[in-house]
Amino acid sequence: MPELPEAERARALIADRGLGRVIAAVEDGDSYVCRPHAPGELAAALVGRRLTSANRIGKTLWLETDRGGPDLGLHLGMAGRIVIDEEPHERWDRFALTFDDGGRLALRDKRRLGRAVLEPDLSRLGPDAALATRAEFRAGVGRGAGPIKARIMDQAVIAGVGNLLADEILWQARIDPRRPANQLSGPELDALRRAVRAAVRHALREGGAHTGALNPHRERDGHCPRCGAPLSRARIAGRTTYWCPAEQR
DNA sequence: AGCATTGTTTCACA
DNA sequence: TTGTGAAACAATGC
Repeated sequence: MPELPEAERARALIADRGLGRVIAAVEDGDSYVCRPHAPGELAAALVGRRLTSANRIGKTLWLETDRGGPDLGLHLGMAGRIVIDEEPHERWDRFALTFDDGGRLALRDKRRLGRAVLEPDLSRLGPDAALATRAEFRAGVGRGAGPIKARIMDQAVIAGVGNLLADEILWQARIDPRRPANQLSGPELDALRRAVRAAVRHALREGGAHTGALNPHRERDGHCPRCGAPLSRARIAGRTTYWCPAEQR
């Protein structure tokens, strides 16, 4: 599930129900999810601290702590979500903070590809996909000979677009996902930027990256919900990609 | 049984 | 050197 909209939802949840609470204990025993930290390292750094802010760029979250404490970086990976004050889940809670009021914030993640780290490295993230300026977007997205889909999914170029959102955006903008990025015109890049913002807004409102108009048709033998043409399917940028060969040029 | 999967990182290669 | 694509990572669902 997690792309930018899900991450923003998690951030808002933490901002609403996590801030101001004091960490009494930390479940950091999953050394894969907490890598490169050893078990106990996050606990030692965080116990006694109060959560003071919840922030996000793209799909990466980080929480600030009081009195000069470290930032706690969280990433939802392929299947993670944040739950607060819910019954603990034995298998799928890969990391958790217990608060001194008895409550609990957990990273619940079936696939175990989520992350919890101290002082996350944000230096390799581009601007948030929904906030990139027109100049940033043109300069970053319009560069390189690789397919445009790979470009908008590159978190160092713009942060937050994953596979489902990328297909939706390109379909809305009527651009062929295989087009070399540096072959798109300025107006096309501007249209793509508008499609990114619209798709993010829509997904935020509707509850996730899977709520786009194209999504229900992203399957073998799917058809374009606009024109009815059979959708094409191929592996682009390492991910399964669906597009309308009649409309996307 | 085998394959696919909404994410990221690393590595081989051009 | 820079960029690109494939594979690895873990675990689950079809």
